[in-house]
Amino acid sequence: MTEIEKTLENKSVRPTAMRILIYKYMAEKDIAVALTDIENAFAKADRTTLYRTLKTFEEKGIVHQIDDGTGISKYALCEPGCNCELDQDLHLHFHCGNCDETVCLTEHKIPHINLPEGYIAEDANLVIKGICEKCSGQ
Amino acid sequence: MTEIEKTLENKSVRPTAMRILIYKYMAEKDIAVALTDIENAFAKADRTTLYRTLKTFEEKGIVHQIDDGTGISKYALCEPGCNCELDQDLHLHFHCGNCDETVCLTEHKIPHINLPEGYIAEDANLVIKGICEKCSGQ
DNA sequence: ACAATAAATGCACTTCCGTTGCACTAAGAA
DNA sequence: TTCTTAGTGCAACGGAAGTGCATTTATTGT
Repeated sequence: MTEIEKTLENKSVRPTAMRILIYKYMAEKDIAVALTDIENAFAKADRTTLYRTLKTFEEKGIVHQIDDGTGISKYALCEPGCNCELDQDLHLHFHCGNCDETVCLTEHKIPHINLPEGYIAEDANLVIKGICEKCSGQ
Repeated sequence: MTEIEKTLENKSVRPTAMRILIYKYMAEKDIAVALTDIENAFAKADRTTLYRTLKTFEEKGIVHQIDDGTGISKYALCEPGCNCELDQDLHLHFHCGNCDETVCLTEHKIPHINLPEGYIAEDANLVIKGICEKCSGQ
């Protein structure tokens, strides 16, 4: 039994062939992936399957969904200590306007914001847009 | 000539009847509005016209577009000193999960974030999700 | 091993929002 | 008035998310 299979089982997700492949695909990339990306990578599989796999992964805390402002939902694997389902790991995301890639900056947490009277914060999303490391180095 | 007409002309937007109505509608609301909201408010007008009006307003710095994470673009009038087109007025937005309304918190600016080496920030978007003033008071 | 049951996958279709092309109309300039 | 430009309306497209249902694959109990 591989590491990936163990990881999936730990999160009570049955490690089917498709799921292992998708997990592997995401693990190899260091950037957030969209459903379309996975679709292109696995042309043989049906979009619904990939869609529902991501949803399952999300529910079980294997990946977290990222809204980077492009209008396209992206997903990234949760880090070992990622508590995104508890809204306790509010790391920020960086979207590069050049290569259109989105990365998690897991080391950078969203600073605490003082809200006006009456407002109750439950979640936060911070996306920085600009030029990423790879593109600025060109 | 009304205040609104003056405002529009100052931003070099011809104050047509439709545009004045839309501006008035947005001014009366203290929350960000979606195209659909305007559509419902002006059932007689065509969606394209409303859409293009918002786009014109946005280009000319009359409104700014807001991505509140719902997947639906919203728009709010720019405040007198709002320099959103210059990315110098990075105020944050609050989205209420109860009433689904989004407000600009113009007094609250996005704090400066130190990015890793190589990353160049050009813009930022911070959305706090939770319960708004109106809904928490219930 | 077998049937019974549940989960996963694939196909077709729908909905929603944003967007564009083109024709028509109204408004400002010569 | 005529010319020109800007604004409006109609129709249609396209991408992405999401749903219902049939089929296949895997797991459980006997």
